[in-house]
Amino acid sequence: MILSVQRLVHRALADAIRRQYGLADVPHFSIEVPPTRALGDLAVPVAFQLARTLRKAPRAIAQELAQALGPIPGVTRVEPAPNGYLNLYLDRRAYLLPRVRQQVAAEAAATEKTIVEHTAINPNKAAHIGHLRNAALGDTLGRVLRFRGTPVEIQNYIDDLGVQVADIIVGFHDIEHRSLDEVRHIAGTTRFDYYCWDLYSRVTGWYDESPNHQAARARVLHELEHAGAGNSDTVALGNVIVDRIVRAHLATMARLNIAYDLLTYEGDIVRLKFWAHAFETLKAQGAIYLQTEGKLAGCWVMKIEEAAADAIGADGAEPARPGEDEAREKVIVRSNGVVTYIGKDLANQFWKLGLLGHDFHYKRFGTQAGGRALWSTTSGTTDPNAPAFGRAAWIYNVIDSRQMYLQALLSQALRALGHAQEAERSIHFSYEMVALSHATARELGYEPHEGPAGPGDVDAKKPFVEVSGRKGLGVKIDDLLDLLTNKAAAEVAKRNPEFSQDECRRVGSQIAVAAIRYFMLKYSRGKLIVFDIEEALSFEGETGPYLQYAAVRANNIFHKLQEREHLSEADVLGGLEALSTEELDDDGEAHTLWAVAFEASRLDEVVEQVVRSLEFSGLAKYAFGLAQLFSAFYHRYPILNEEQADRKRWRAAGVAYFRMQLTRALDLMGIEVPSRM
RNA sequence: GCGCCCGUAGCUCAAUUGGAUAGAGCGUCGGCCUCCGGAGCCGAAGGCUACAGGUUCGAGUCCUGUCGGGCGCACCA
Repeated sequence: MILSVQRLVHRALADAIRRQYGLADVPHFSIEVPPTRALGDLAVPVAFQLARTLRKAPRAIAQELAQALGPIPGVTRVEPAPNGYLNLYLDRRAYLLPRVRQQVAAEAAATEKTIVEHTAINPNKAAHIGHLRNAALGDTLGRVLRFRGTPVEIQNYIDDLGVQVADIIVGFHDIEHRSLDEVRHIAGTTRFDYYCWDLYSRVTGWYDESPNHQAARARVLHELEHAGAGNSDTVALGNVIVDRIVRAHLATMARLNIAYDLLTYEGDIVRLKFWAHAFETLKAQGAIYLQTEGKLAGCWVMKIEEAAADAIGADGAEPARPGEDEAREKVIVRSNGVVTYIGKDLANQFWKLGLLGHDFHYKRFGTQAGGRALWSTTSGTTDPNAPAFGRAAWIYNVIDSRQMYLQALLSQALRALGHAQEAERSIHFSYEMVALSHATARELGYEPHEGPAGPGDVDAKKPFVEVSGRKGLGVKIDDLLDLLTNKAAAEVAKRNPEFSQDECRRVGSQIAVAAIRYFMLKYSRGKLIVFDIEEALSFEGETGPYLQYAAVRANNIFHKLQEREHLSEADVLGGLEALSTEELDDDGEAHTLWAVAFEASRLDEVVEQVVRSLEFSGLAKYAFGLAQLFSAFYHRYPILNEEQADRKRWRAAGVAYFRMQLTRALDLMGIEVPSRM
């Protein structure tokens, strides 16, 4: 934990600048990490920034500042570099002692309540790798925010009234002609989410057979929306399907160490009249209006402002060109009275921000790993023991970039109602989609189509194949996890013959989760992932299992220390004061104990950076780099077999610290460290 | 047509709010287990950061334009 030291240095330096140059306003400057330890532990490029206003060479400024800077506790040396950097060297012993013992107080926490909504899979089929990226990003976002002290509420939106659910109902009802009881039976005796996966792709084909078939969807959709207190078969069927699929999704996510606080059902938004309230407000403010002519006659619509482009982040948008094009409008309520998804989501966002003036009813849905409670909205009676949900100061909606347009509309609506700050704090956590490599699509039985591609065909000319739930084209998360787990378990069995089959499977599944979650996090958000099975199945190089392996090795050192010398981690950490610190002096070499321990201490800084940029690849790369550093150290310097006792103890302490910090970093990514692997 | 994203080693990607010599993994080639676990370590080769201008002490990063690829712009979500 390096932030406290950075802050100290920043303050001391700002004071020095004020004193030395009589500047009232010290420009913003950052504290960086020099490229090598030989150049120091902290670096400040502030001399470059001052050069212009002071009309002096950066080098001269750095030298003056080094002189002007009084002693800083914990800093042994300040070195003005020839190029103008100011490099600082830490008192290594003083830095490490409290850190390896976790005695450094956490920085002041950010306490404003934050909601992270992620996963939100249509409850009509099995979850696939596209959903996986969403959940992996969302879950990590929640963990990272919590790490720095932010109160976080994780919500999973369940669109139980949407077109996709309607489609699967149509599948059971109009294609398979199933009764409610038959569907219940299927749900109880099959892998239901897989069953629906196949059925869903058949529905798409069925719609294409006859224009009349489309009418079935509209009928079901309307019935779901206006169910009220009535209990039509359609509604009952929908309830059964949604409930079973939601539970399947939760089970899949639980395998990945992903849990939630609240399931928000779209149905409850309708039944509790959330939409009606939002509708009144929107109407009253003129944000939406009834279109009376043109092809949208009879719909309640929202005007799409040119300024929506601003919401997306583009500046310099041209002013609206009068007369060039009719104003574009987004349908909020269809002409048949059914509210679109965006209308209901609007009400949901209002609620999340505490702007709606109404609350859901809640019921306990179940218990997740570690005893964490899962709650669900309901329109029935509410549980008085339910925690306070909603009313957040910040909202993150984890949704892929294809929905940017809709998210911009939500933001526009908030501003139209005078909630500019809420719009600002309602953040679309956007990321690119996951597609399939041609090789993987082929493995799934989809041949690329030469020449002009028809609907449902895989285009050979495109560099990737788009995942499509509609076509049933995609890799299911559970299949992928099974594949990875089997492979890992076999490897574990080979390396640990004394393990039981259960142990192999348990560790194998931990490794599988590491592989897949790391894979999803190592790319930056803006990068489209072309998913290739072969690549995802790798356990070598920059992969989750490599990171686990490094941590397991560190574990083993302490197992052996205990076994051979009856020395515990606490023993090692407890006796450090008395030791000589030769081991910590290394002239800035690359793979030493100091290099590893210092890097390990940077976790809090990395987390801050990650939260600022919402870029988790930074966390993944940091953890990987740390593991690499340790691996090199491990090969170079013996620990158990080191003869010089003081060096040995310090090395062991460094290993303990490394293990602790890497384990925390992995935890932020939802990855566990097995005791052996 | 308009908006957004992407273009960095053979391939897949990093590169801290603009900062020190553009770094990893995979692949290729060559080394390393009598010694804490080889899911590992060490080394080599591999780059006009798509292109052209501009801003800056400093540009892979910011601005303008061009080219290439992707995604959006539904009474789907």
